[in-house]
Amino acid sequence: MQLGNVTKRSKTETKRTYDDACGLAHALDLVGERWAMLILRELAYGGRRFSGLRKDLPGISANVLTQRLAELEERGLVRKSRLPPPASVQVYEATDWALEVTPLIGRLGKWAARSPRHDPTLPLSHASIMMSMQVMIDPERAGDLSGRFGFRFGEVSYVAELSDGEIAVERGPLINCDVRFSGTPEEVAGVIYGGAPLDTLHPEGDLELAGRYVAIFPLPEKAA
Amino acid sequence: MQLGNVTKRSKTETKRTYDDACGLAHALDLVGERWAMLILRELAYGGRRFSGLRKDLPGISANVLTQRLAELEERGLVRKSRLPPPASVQVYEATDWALEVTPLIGRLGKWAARSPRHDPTLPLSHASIMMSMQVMIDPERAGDLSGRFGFRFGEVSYVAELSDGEIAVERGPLINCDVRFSGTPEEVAGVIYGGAPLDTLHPEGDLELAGRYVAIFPLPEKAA
DNA sequence: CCGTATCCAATAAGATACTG
DNA sequence: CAGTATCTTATTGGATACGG
Repeated sequence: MQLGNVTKRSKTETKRTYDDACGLAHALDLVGERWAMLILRELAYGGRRFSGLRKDLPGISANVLTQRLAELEERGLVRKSRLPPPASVQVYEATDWALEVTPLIGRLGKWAARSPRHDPTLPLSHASIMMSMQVMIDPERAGDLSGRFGFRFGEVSYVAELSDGEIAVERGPLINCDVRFSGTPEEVAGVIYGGAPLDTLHPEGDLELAGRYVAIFPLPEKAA
Repeated sequence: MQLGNVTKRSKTETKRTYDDACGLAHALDLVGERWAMLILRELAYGGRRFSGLRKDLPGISANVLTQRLAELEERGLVRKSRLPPPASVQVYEATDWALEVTPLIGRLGKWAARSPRHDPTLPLSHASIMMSMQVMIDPERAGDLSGRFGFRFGEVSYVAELSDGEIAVERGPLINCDVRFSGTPEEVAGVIYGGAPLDTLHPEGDLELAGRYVAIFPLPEKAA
């Protein structure tokens, strides 16, 4: 039997690799397996628990999530860590190196959103919609608009800090925000991309600023 | 049986899709399957024949290549086309939309080349090394260096046009080149990344320019 | 030579039940 | 909650045979 590009790694684990020095091939060896990039997307703004990942990755099964996390950890992209007491729960977090690839996966997403087949009515995770804002913002429309915009999705909240036509995102409490929105990720998408009324997101704070913020995200024109 | 995210597309073909509105998930539905991005890499600089693709994708089998090309065509990323006579052969080429994703693919490769596991001694295709130059160039080192640099890999040749710290690549005859190199893709990598002697590539033309060109590609520093 | 189609073996992914 | 274990299904790869 010829092994070809099947590399034996241990008695029980084998792995298909591309025998190719091209960096892209290696990228796919690292994060090209099913679910891997979506896991990194979910880890882009901080550590997450197993169950949270499972909830926000529609359709992943526990064994596959376990396996992906173990592989990503072995490859130096994910690290297990324990939150300080009183939480003391274990979370998975992306390493610095893995965080460098998240802007690229965001741009992959922007590219694909132009597909005629893209269905924006499917469910959306909170990490997805935050990353979407970072990548879809039109710096021209944003102009010199700036501020701190809070988003509350149930238990989880994020702050998007806008300045110079760019958005920095962090997960965490809504402190010092000029505007606070709340709703589901899908509702946020409906307002910023679908023209749904601003009230959907129950804005609090500077409502005029809120209205200007939600208008800086153009819908991508479909490709072919 | 529950179908979950397995979508029936026809009697014989089923397809796993991510039920996720995130653009990234859709990107992976489009080009996330094994070999798909590598095929787009090979098509980045012009149409290729089936056998050429097969040769430059080490380990792909004919049936998988056939299937990927058919899927990519159906999704609007690849088109079959016939070269004008007297060649009259059929080639597969990337659509304009697909060509927009190739720079992202290149940057994914650049990111992954920083992996400690990356093995640069594996085989390399001519498209890979050309894309690698586009993405690995250091604009600082390049300064205001400019020129047309030809690369001959056996039957196939490319021109890399350098100006303003950027490289435009096209496949085709070596006309109007300031320098012409020839060798294998691996030899080119050895010279520009591994510090192998310039002579390896049998440079012709402006040899001083040749020496300056091969010095503008820094080796990526390893992450972790 | 340029692909396609078919068959088979090996992996990877998914569903579900179950344990600490 | 955080995973394992087990079983089933789907995809991939390799060989080979076939049609233009």
